[in-house]
Amino acid sequence: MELLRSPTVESGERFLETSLRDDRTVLIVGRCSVDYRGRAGSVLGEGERVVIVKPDGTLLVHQREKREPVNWNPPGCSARVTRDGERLQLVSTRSRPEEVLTVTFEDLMMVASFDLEDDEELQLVGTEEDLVRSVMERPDLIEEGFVPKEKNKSIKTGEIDLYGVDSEGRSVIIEFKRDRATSSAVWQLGRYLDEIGRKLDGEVRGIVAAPKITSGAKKILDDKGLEFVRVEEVPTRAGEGVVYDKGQRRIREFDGDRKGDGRG
Amino acid sequence: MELLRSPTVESGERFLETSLRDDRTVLIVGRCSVDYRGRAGSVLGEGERVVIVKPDGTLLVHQREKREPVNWNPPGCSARVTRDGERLQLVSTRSRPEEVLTVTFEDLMMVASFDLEDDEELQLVGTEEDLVRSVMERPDLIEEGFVPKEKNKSIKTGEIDLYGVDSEGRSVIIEFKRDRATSSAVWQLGRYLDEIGRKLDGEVRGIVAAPKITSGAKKILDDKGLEFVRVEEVPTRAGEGVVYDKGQRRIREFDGDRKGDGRG
DNA sequence: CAATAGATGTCGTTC
DNA sequence: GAACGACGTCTATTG
Repeated sequence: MELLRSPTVESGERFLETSLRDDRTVLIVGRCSVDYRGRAGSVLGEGERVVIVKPDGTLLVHQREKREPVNWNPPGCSARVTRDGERLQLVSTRSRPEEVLTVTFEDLMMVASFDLEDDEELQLVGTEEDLVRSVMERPDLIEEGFVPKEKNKSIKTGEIDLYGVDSEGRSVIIEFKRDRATSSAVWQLGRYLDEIGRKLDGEVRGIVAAPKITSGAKKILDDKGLEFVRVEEVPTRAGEGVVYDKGQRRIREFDGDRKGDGRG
Repeated sequence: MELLRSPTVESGERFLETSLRDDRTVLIVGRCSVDYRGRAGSVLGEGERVVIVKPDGTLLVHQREKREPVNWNPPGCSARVTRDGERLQLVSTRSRPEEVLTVTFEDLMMVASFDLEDDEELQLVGTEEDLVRSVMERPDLIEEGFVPKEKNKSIKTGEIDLYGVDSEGRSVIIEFKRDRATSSAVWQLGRYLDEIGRKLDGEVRGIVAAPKITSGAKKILDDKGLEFVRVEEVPTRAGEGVVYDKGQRRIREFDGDRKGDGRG
């Protein structure tokens, strides 16, 4: 870790040049204004903020509120340090699309840089994919006699979450939502039915499977003669969850009783 | 600014307790693991990361890559410091939905806290709203003789971006997209037409207005007998843009030639 | 609260 | 690179 408290413009500039050249993760806290021009454009007047520059080119400007950065540049960008008279500037650019983000510092409270060692990847459970998987393993969660046939079935215009057959041999198309299903889920389902319906003879059923559904979505669903099946939220608690890697091999049971997680 | 380099668990704990109590913005860099349980669930093994806690309750855990935090809790949450034996823990909770985020530190490289003064708000130009506004001012951007009638027209289930009348007296519903229009834009438009079409006698035209449209969206649009009108991207460059506040009063011309923005 | 839709969305995946 | 869809989306706005 390298760190300077309230550096001068000169020392701050040297510090940042070195840090950026060496692809370190940089934290800057200071009074700055921000200018952005690209897909959209913005200006932000002077104020004290936290700026992060990551070795992958990401640049984040955080105000004292909100989860979202007020300005940013995504991975793949390149940042450099310049001077604007007596002020230090951080300029981050990318092409395709052409975007320029400029942070002009009036004052630096702190600059710091780190070589972060981190080989771990997030293991997440409770996604829509998990929901589909749980239905594959227990098809009766949809209805008695339902037989899943194909997951992520590719069609012309999109992918069907789950395709299967019901107890009477009718084709069933299921659109899953991990949380409340909105009207866009119904539209998606309808689109898939349009396309499949033309290919297949006979009746094709369409089902939205989710823990809940919005009132508007339910209405459209009814109008179209489609169905809603409530499925439990994907378990994320002690002992109930399962973690998979991206290749969808099961990694391990999700350990819900991790030692000392501070709750209670 | 308060700052500790490589503090002990004890001093780190005291520091963070004080900082959180006083609603300061906190930066922590250290080796940690992360546990999340709520709408979904996740685990993240040990690694060195940057953690930010904001006075509004936001908590962010950033790895060395990506724009997105690997784990987070949104504004409105409350964070507290605890101890797990010899390890420092940050526990952030919220209710509705119930969510708990736990960061367990194996090692602290740096803790710092700041009282960030910032009264400025972002002034952004180039949004969909700007696009609608530009068409209101120059209706011929849609077509000769088009007369805008109502912006953000509320209907039962949603809002029409722009409602107007064409040179032959037909009603026109326009859905705008600030960049490439996708099939969901077409679906939105179709939904509005369904509802308006029932109320109004006579023909109703539906238009998607955007700088571009995806191939799939164009196909659906054609099938439905709807139209695409190319509108220029909202200007975000020198002298062309205009900035509005949330009340949509014009604040000032967007100053494209800000002094010394470091480019070139 | 629920519902709706935009976003400089970001991110992954497939073609 | 274009298209498509999920996201612990977040965020603002409206009833």
